[in-house]
Amino acid sequence: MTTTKRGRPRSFDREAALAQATLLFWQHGYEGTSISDLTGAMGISPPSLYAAFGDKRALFTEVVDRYGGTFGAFMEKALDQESDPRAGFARMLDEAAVSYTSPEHPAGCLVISAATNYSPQTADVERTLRARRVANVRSFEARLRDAEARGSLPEGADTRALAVYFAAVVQGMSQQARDGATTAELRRAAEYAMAAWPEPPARGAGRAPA
Amino acid sequence: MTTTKRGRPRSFDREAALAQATLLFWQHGYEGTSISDLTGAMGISPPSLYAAFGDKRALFTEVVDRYGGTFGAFMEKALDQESDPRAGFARMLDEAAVSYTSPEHPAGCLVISAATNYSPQTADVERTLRARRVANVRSFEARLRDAEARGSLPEGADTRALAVYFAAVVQGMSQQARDGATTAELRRAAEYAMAAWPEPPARGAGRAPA
DNA sequence: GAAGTTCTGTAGCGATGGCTACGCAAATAC
DNA sequence: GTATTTGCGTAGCCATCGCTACAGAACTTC
Repeated sequence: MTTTKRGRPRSFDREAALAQATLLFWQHGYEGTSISDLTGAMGISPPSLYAAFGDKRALFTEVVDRYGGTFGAFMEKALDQESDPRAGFARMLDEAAVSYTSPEHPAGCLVISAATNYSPQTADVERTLRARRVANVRSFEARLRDAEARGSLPEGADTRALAVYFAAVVQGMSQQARDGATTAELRRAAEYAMAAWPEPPARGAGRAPA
Repeated sequence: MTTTKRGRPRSFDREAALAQATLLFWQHGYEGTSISDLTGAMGISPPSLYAAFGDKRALFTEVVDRYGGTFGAFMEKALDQESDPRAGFARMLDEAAVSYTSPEHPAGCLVISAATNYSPQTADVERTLRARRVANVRSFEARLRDAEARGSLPEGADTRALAVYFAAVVQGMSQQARDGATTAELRRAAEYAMAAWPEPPARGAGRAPA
């Protein structure tokens, strides 16, 4: 029952249409992409879109899922494949720099930029994306705790603040604040961020000040 | 000719109405805020809004300008008032952490979050905000160059990459990519970001690796 | 008072949003 | 072939969008 189905067969490539929809949502965001835009780019008519994907919301969900398995997969891969956590985070950031500026697709991260504008009636869209970002921060935190347990991080390191920090490097302090990070978390993250300041070699080793 | 004008006087407080509009745009973004939302919150009818502010676009411009002079003023102030550049950046980040999470207004930065979703017909809105962010990065860079000249930064420091880095901490690497940062800039910024990783004290001084 | 000017509220304009009814086209089942 | 199933295209529904015409209300000027 894989290939033989009754009725008129679909006349367009569902995967290709999904790829087109991904590019549009990535570029213009959820609200900025209309059904008319989508049907135009996918080369199909509205009824075909609704028959194949449900509604705009379901199509967007499918796009985000697909994105997580393709363009967005480098993060988890980098963190998983490097044995040293520091190398994992370094690779993740470096690959983000490359991916976010690739000319082959819209700039930045779809999850971050596709729904920072949300009207009251699309608040659930925003909730879905926010949940993903929050889960990502938790994932960072768990890995940092694991690094701490393995001695890659000094004991007593504020892994929560470090997790928020790395998320902030990727998503920005502003985005973090909108997603519910507390003042204290952000302030500690900012403190860590200051460690990147290159101390004049004369003064000595570079540790973050209290 | 300050107080005495002919005709029926305005029956609402223009400043208070502007403050309400600021909160709405801050919370929901440009597209996510409708004229109906605005008139409801401002307590006026559409014709009054248009008579007092022009159109939605002009109202938003006025809101952003007002924001820059009030909520957004802490950045320049922190950088200006601290004599040591490092202290200036540290204070700016710390105050951003506080401001972005203040319960007295929407979270995050209005300039960053109010128009990441932009439809083709509102591309000029996005251009305006992007110009402000790009100018901000340039301001960071100039201050870093100044710091370098005064010996607060080691000579040969990549001030451009550092400027992008600080902007990235505030706005996120994703946002930077969407605003036109190059792959190389983002990769170098990510390298600097790694300096925040706390080295185990046993191993020695913490410098970012090449 | 009358005239002139400016703001206010109702009511609605044209355009576009997401979405779908309906009839036809293209396949399988018998 | 006929019947059944499913996708396609036109054409349009209803809601909301930004915005405004119009008439009356509230002021200053004379």
